[in-house]
Amino acid sequence: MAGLVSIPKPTLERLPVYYRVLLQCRDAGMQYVSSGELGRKAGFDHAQVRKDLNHIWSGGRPGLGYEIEKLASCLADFLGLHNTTDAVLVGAGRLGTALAGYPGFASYGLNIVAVFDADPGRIGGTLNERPILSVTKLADLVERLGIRMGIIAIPAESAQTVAETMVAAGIQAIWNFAPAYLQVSDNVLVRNEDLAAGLATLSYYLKEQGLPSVDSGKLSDGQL
Amino acid sequence: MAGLVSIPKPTLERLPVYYRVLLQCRDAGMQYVSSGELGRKAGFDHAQVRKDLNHIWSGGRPGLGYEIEKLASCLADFLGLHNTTDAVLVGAGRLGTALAGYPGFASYGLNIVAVFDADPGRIGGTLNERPILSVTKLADLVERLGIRMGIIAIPAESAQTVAETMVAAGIQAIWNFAPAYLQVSDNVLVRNEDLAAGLATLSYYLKEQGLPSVDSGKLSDGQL
DNA sequence: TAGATTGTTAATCGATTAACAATC
DNA sequence: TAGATTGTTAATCGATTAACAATC
Repeated sequence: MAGLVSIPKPTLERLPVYYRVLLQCRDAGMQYVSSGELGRKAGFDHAQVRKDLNHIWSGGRPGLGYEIEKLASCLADFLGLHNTTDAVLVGAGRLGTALAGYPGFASYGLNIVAVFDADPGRIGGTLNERPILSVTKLADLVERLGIRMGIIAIPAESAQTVAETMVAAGIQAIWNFAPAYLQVSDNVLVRNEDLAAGLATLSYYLKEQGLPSVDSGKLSDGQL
Repeated sequence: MAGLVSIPKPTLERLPVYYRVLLQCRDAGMQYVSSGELGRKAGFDHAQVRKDLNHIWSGGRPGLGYEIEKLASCLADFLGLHNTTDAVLVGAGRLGTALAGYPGFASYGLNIVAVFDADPGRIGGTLNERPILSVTKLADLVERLGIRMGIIAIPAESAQTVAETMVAAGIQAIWNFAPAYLQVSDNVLVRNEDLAAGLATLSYYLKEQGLPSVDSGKLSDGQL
């Protein structure tokens, strides 16, 4: 049961984009920006921009636009960019390494506290200055530190097991990079970052482009 | 102008998930699967599953379900998993390394032909058996091989420039992992893989969870 | 046949786009 | 004041969910 002051998911996902553009504008010395310009730079419709922004702030000035400094700070507040969220990362492979080293996370309020792995060869080492611990220690650390977010960057086979460990230890939100559907109790939010989905979109488009413009009729629904 | 035999984007993004589940079912020795079971394992509604699948195949048998082998092969065909798509990857940093090494891509029909970077220290080396070339050679290679897909895994600052180079060389679809909005002519498809968007969703949920159940009234729209 | 499950139509829901009076 | 741009309501669009006759 989410709070009633709820924001549409698509809007929520656009907010970080607005925020980035605002920082750019500010760095370029601008003071105000209109929904039109913001939209052009972010890739969204101007009406959409106004609607989105109104969910979190109604301080735009007709004829002038939005005061960049104020709007940016408001967005930062809303997105929780000021107070950091602690998280644990499971998986010290290539993807885990990339995530642990991603400089953007710090500025987006995410703090990876520790990295876990099942491979004894990796345990004891460090990944970007974070200790690599045995996954058997996950529950204990999560409980002691009261960590609420977990990041899964391991092969699909072990993802469900790790997710269960996380949930049992009190994790409430899981960022899942494994190509697997995680079955968890429904008070836990899972966000799947599915590369195959992205790839499908692009491949389909390329396939369509390659076709000699199919603009009449549909495929008969016989065998395909 | 996309072809008329078009598939809703949300559906398109769910197809790879169905495919994965089907392979699992097949490996478990199953012959048929119903929309209900498929949905449970993929995380979608059973009606949704049927609707999605009917876009690409109407071979389900009432009372029985879908023949796994046939449906999987049909999906593989549709998603272009049989013939590979060649792509160039720009960025040999941590993220580029992770992408170049991601074993899933091969099975999803993506073939990264070469990796490009601007750092002279990296050029000449290899990344997962692919040569790392100077980004100045990008246009030439793309043109010669007729490559249509480009992957951007570099910091935001240089993303727009690289995108323009790609488009000028004939790239038609860009998979963008840089946190930047790319302005390209609209016959080129850009897919942004925006980690900040994912993070925003999760953080917002956690923030809400932490709140002492706000179930009456809204925030006054005074100062926030 | 009886039970299960499909393909598809209709109903619902939610998000985007358009429009415009209010206002800087 | 005139021009620009907001916040918000109404219209449109598209996707999800529900329902059910057809059929294995």
